Amino acid sequence: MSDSRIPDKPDLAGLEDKWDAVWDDTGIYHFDATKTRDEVFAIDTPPPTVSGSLHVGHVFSYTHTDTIARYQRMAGSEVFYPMGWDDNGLPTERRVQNYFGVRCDPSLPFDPDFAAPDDAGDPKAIGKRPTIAVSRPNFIELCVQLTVEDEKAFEGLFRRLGLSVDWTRTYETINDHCRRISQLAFLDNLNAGQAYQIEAPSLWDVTFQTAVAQAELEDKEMPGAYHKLRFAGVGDTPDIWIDTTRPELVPACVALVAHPDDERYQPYFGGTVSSPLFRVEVPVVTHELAQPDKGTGIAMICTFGDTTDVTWWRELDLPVRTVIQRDGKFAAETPDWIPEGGATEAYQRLAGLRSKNAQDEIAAMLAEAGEMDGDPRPITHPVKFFEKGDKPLEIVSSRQWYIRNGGRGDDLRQALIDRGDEMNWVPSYMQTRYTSWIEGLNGDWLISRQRFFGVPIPLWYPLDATGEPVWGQPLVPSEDQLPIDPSTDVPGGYDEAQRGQADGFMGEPDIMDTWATSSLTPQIATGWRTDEDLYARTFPMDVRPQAHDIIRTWLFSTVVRAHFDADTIPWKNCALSGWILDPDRKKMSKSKGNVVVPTELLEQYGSDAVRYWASSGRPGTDTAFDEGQMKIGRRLSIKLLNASKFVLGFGDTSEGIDSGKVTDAIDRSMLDRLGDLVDEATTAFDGFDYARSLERTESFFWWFTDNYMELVKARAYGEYGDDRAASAHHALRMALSTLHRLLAPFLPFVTEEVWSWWQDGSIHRAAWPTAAELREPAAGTGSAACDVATNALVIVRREKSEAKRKLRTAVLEATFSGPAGELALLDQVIDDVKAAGVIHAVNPHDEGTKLSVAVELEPEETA
RNA sequence: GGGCCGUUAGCUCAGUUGGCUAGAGCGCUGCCUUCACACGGCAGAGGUCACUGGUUCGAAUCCAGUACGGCCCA
Repeated sequence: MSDSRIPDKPDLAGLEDKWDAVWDDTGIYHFDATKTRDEVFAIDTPPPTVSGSLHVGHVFSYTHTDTIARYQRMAGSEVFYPMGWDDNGLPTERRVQNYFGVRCDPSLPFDPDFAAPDDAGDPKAIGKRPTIAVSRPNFIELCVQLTVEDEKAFEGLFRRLGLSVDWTRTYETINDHCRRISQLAFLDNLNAGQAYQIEAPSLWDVTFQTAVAQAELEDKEMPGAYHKLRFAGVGDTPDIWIDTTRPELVPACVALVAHPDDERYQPYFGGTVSSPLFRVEVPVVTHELAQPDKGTGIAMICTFGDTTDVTWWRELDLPVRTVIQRDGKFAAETPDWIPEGGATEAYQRLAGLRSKNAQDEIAAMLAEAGEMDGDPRPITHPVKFFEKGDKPLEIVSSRQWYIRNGGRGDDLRQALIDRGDEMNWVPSYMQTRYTSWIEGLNGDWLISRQRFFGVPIPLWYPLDATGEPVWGQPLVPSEDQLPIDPSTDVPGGYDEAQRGQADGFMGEPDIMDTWATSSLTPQIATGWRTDEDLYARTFPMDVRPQAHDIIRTWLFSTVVRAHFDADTIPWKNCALSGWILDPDRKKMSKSKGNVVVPTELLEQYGSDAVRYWASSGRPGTDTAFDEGQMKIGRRLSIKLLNASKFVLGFGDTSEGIDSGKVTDAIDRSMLDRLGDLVDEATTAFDGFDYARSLERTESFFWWFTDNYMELVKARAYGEYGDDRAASAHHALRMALSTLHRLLAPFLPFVTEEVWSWWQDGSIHRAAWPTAAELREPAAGTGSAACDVATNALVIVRREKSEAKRKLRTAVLEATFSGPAGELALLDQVIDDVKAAGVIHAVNPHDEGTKLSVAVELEPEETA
């Protein structure tokens, strides 16, 4: 009988819309907040940056997570799977500025009547008018307004991709809740002494006018040149020639340094030399970090040319002589350590210049003065950049807030390294990157950013009688005030009129680094300090998926926060996904302009097919973008439709599955083999190896359709009687039910479709199959019988193919040869082999070492 | 310079603790419109497992080194 639920011509078209709507209506992915921690599987989903468009890399890694979520859900866990949007940070700041034609001015008061400009989104109109300055709270309102639209588009795409996210649980990193959590965590850190401020040299981006953290550094190979300069000896000390790539920093020189073991400079140590042009006397000192093989082996220490200078300055207790300002230019006034006269004139030729121009200028001066030996020698060398910046970083001394992260303390460093051992790393070798990163830290985590848009550092400072801030006594808001913006909110005991006045107060002008909020996604999502009940059911979370390039930033900083907040790890498992590489094996990224837009792919191949491709990328492995794989995924989906239709067309499907009716050896054998597959797929999923699970399942599935189904077809049609037909029917249904469920995490749409043809409820809430339920009817048969039947069918097909005859060609007589054991098994399955091979008669066997067949084919028709 | 990962068919990749003749898909070649599926199916050709040594009865697999590629960090 045919079932009305099965279409005559099954099709993939429209499945995404159809099932997304059903899932939304039935709420099958909603979290049941009554489940206890041990019943819950909690996923800390990476919030994508919404100020751009999604690219195929998102599809790739989010699919990996989703396959795990779906497996866990079927395996009995209550899956907690929220989604966040990261709209806090520089990319959004710039986007909002451009879109609305505004700029954020934190000194302005909040304007409750402010409305977005009418010409928003019209670059021409905006270009014709001046930029509108708005307060920070108003700026944040604009951000929320703009990103709401982006977030809708993102959610639409993720739904179409079939992510089984609980869409009632989303958050935006700039919303009130996230700002509150971020500020609360900071104040906790402050109370516990884990956050502190100091005036210290820090890496500074002159373009963005902000400090940046070690984790945001990028080395770039840049052209430079060694300049060989003379430092004149003072007293008994002879002249010294040094090589430097930054001669413009001679006025900032505080010492010369060489390695203590360097024989050449032994006579100079402890002596004094005088800098060229500026005649500032500096000591000659020793330090292990000086490299004897670099240049002349002796270097000048400046405040500050690079991070090594900072180390030397700190460890050797040297003075600060800063010449480069925050805007990247040389200070206009001649510094007081430079003596009157010619030295002052020399400095004035540099005043107001940027590094590059100052370098050309000073090179000319040095050459004129005969203080430089020869011409500059061009080299290329690594220079530190802010990862988003395009000018080399300078190092300036400024007041900044830090959070301890082990970079300056061995106990904390070790504690955080040890946290790595408490987590399961997938793949395991990624833990090395985590450990190495912590071992290489050379300072705490600088979280202040001199930007406008972000989560404000929630502090004010009292101003003394002269109007100077008392940095050491910050005014702290109470927990119930949060979130606050110190540029518009007022500390307790003060009123707004006292802002900026002597004996009044000022707001902390800086905001926090994006990572200072992103590092709290587990706390944000699980209700830390806001919903203690939810928190207890979901934290620490089970898994955090992410790409391997942000181990040093996101993964690490999240571990730091959980270590402080909860004295625990944030999640039990860290799953690292690889990158998408374009066909030239380059990383796909927006800046390289080689991204592929996923919406078109989802249209063209269908969501399941794109997910199939994504799921083939093993954890941690970079994967080539390959539309060929999507075609295969599409073929697999179509095959599943057709195979399901075929199987469900036998007998009365409504009678369900009765494993007791499975009696034929080949049927039992197939179920035994399927039991092995279930074990493999389950083990792989438990180890987060979704790719392996898919590969094994797919491989079985093609064997099942190409061989098993072909073998039992005739019997299923009833050619060998009702009982043997029933054996085939029930075995086919058991297998189909199992395969549907094994494929459901990868192909959620098509499996839901075929499941709906014969089962009640969503497949995505169905129980994950077990090997035991298959082995019970298999009754220990083993997989040998179906292997022999398959082999026999294959060799018969080969005979026909090599004879260039169609497969339906009848075999008048077949004589099998092979080992006795295999021939005995063949006897048990010979009816199916005969039917599938269209074999009329089988002769008595010959013994042989390997299964083979001799056939007599029916004569070719001469029509 | 240090560390991690990789190198298997033209391409993309599997290959568990060493074990018959090294696998899959795509592509290629040939055959077949078969009553689930031409958005198919069947079959075939194609590899010195980067290289050099070592351990072993036996190495794609373990060890050492080399080369190339990628990534992380100095």
